[in-house]
Amino acid sequence: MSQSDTVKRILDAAEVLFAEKGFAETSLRAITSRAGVNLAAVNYHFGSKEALIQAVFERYLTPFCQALDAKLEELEGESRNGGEVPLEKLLLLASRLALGSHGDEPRRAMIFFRLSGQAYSQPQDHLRAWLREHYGPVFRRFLALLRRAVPDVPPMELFWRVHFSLGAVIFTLSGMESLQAISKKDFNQTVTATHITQQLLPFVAGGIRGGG
Amino acid sequence: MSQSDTVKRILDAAEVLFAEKGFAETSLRAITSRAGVNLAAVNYHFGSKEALIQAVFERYLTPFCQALDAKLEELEGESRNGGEVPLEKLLLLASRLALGSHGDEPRRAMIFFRLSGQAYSQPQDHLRAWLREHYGPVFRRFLALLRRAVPDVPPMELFWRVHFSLGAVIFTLSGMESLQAISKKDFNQTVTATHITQQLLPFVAGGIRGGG
DNA sequence: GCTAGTTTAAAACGTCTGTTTTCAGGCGTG
DNA sequence: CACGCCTGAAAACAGACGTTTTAAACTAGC
Repeated sequence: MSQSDTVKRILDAAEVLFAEKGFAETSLRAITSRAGVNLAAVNYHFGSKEALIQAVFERYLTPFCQALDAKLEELEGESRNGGEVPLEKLLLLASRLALGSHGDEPRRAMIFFRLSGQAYSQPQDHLRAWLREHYGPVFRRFLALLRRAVPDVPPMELFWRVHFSLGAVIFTLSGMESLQAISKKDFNQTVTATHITQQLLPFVAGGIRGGG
Repeated sequence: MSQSDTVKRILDAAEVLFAEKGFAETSLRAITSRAGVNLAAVNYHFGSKEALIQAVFERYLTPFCQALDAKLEELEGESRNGGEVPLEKLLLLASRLALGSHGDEPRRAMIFFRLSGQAYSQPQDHLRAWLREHYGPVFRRFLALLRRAVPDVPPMELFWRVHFSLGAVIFTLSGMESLQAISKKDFNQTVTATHITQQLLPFVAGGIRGGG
């Protein structure tokens, strides 16, 4: 029982509340109250609030990155004895994994995108540095495949365009509730995460190829 | 003297500190201390911390939106008796105004982009609703011109792609310091705001046109 | 049954927060 | 001069916060 019930309930509650209100605005008391556990349990199991935040990210990101890493290895094998991996295939892979690597529950993916948005706009370096250190290799691996998919885009421009794409994804999906309201009002159309992802793919593909 | 010296100094300090550390993490004491004014001055002049945040946005956004509005009216006049406004021209206009509508000081623009990032990831509705209410018309005006620049993109897809672009811009520019460090390490190239904007334009143009 | 690890309950700690108040002076306008 | 507005200094307020502590239960494994 490496993962006791209390730990899991704390992580679940923290995940939702951090996404809803942000890190600083979410108190440990709110978390433990929602989780139905004792206030002291957080510091008992995690040591500090900061460590809890990292644990929330780790629980989500590790399975996703492992899945992505495995798929990328597959693709590298395919592309070694054959043609390059097309851009659309790479993007589709990432999006499918991001939305579906946790038991087909896009709502959790949505929560996590909000979390990522908060993490990135958070100017404290701890978290960002930690993320880069732990998940940088997978990112670079993905970038390498991408580079071969669009060889006419100079490496540095590609670097920036990938970050632009990340911005588009995280920003949009983390502000989705408000955008949903507008979309419903202006176009009378409800919007789901998978729907947005479908809209995102041509945008990102077009952006990475560049439209001068 | 509608704008006393104290008010200006508070706004200046708040702008920088909010961008650096976020809203919740910046105390009124830090602001007044940096501004060299009394703690009570904030509540005296603005009424509350929330009102101060809005004031910071207002001071920056109002001149920018006025300038944008004027330029858009120009363009509407041109396009009425003539062809459409090309997409690149619209994007270039917006970017130039965003960077230069405050006396050619891109550093302030950068600060403000960080601010916008914080505002958008902030889930409290007040600020977002307030921004939408005050600056929605200009945004819709810009969108209308955009629609005519890319008539083959369905309105709803265009709506989303504009938000994707916003995300790319705000996300990238609000996390620029960290990205600068990576870029310098990997490509040995220093990066300025104008430089990023140049990189952004083809990405956004390609994304909005869509690259299926 | 003893022991070690969990969990709860409750209270307290010190600190920081936004906000308010009080008192004092400064400044220009009528 | 007197009045109103701005500013400064200082203190206090009540509340929330992260964290720690103490004590008493529970729950397994040896």
